Amino acid sequence: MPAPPVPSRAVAPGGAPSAELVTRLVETVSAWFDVHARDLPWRRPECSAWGVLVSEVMLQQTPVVRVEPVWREWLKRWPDAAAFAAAEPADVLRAWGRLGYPRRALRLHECARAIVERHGGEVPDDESLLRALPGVGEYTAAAVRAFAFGRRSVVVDTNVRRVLARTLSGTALPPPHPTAAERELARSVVPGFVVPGSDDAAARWAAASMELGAVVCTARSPRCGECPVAGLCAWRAAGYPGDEHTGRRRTQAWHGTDRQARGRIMALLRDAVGPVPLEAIEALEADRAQLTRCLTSLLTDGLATEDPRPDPPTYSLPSR
DNA sequence: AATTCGGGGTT
DNA sequence: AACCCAGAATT
Repeated sequence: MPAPPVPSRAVAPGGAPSAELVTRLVETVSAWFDVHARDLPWRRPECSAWGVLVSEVMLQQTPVVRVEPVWREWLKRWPDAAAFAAAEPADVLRAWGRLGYPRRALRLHECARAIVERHGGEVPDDESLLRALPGVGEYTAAAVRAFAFGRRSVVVDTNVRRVLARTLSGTALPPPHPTAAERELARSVVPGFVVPGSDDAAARWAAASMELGAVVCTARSPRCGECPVAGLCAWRAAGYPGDEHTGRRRTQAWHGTDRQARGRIMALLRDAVGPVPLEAIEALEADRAQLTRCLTSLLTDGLATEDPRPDPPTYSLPSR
């Protein structure tokens, strides 16, 4: 029996997709995931909830291939929240290395201490308790619930947003910033909310939809030839229309920015054996005002400490 | 709602 | 050189 024709726009703006379409999407992608899932260490059954949480924080804006080796060393060194909570901040920042956004490393450290203090060292499975932890936002809380505890939750990351935008909304890319409509659409496809399904099915869909977006339904050049749901994809049915939001996206500058300068300073402090004199930082050849500004902000963020006693003063990674 | 916050691989 | 990446916190 031939599949019914797919309308060019399967979901009206603000509307909900049919239960039949949702079921087909979820079941097909989930079945595909069972066969094609990457063997990532934080997906192993023996991986603890703490290991999952660490992976999610590291994966906030950092690609899987760069996270994996750091995650392995991290869990070997600090197997649980209590062990990590006892670490020196300087060691934490060195272990974080070049994953980027080092404030995440400090938040994860605060997070571990909060887990020890509030939850006896065990990662909570409650949404509001997770959200109350430093560095845990809407996405990460949902992801931990799904991946560490197998609980039903609405996991909406950049991959899921793109998969839903294409398959159900028929657009090349989701809006630049997540909208309430997207969250509602994401919720409506999770097994157990609108369409029936178990917690296990919901958690499996969360992992599967993310994986499809990461591996097949990619931002740049999607591999539609390998996509299990190409046959029901509204974007494909519409003839791959271009991105409506193109041009409005902010191109984030890098060269000469404070972010780059901060990164250079942090690299210097990480690699230093002892305290770094101000002169060594000034030798990074950015302009003086910028270095001063960045140094001040790093001190404010707790990413560096200053010893004003020597002249010139010296700077180091923070200690407790 | 808009900004800030790294860094590196891909196109 | 622009784009992208399992986002969160702050303003």
